[in-house]
Amino acid sequence: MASAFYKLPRDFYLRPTLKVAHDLVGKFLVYKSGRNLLAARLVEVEAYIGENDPACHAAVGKTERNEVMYGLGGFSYIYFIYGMYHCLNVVTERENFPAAVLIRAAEPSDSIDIMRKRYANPDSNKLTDGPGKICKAFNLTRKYNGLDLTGDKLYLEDRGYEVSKIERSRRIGIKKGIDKFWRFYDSTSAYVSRK
DNA sequence: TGTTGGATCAACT
DNA sequence: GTTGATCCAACAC
Repeated sequence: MASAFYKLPRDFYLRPTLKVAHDLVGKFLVYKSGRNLLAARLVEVEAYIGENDPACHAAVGKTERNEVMYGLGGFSYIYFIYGMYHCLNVVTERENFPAAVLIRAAEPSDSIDIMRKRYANPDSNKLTDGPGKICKAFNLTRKYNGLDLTGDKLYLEDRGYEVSKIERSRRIGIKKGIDKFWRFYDSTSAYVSRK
């Protein structure tokens, strides 16, 4: 049989952000570093859409920090927060429309041993159950901001995994825009960041 | 040039 | 439920 794995193409990201967010649940985040390949299956994401979404970083207009969100869909937007953590987003939609999907939680799949080594407690099974932890496990920093996700370094992949149930809720950890139900998660997964 | 607070997490009480 | 760790972008001056 032909491989069931295929890298998500540019067109996937150019669609409406809520559709992209929904469809990302169950896809695999893949990062290649040397001869290592790290991967995890996404179980939780959130959409941040346009300058009219008060929780979106683009609500303040275009800045040096958020400019990659104004670019074409299918690029990474990685920012640093709380003095300790990085968060990975996938830019969506057309150029000059700032929108992205925050990758909030995943289930480790490939090279779990490498992810473990990055933690003080390598016996933990909670390696990628939060946005800051995914970047820690994958060693993603602002160095990888603006990376083309249709390239070979960092990308999203469809491995034919079918999510049995995708649920929707309010977004987490924000003070503005809490009226919007723009969080999507696999309710059967033990790795979602919060219930 | 200085101040402030955040799309977090772990370790407390 | 609360707090400390600790950087940097945004904004006020």
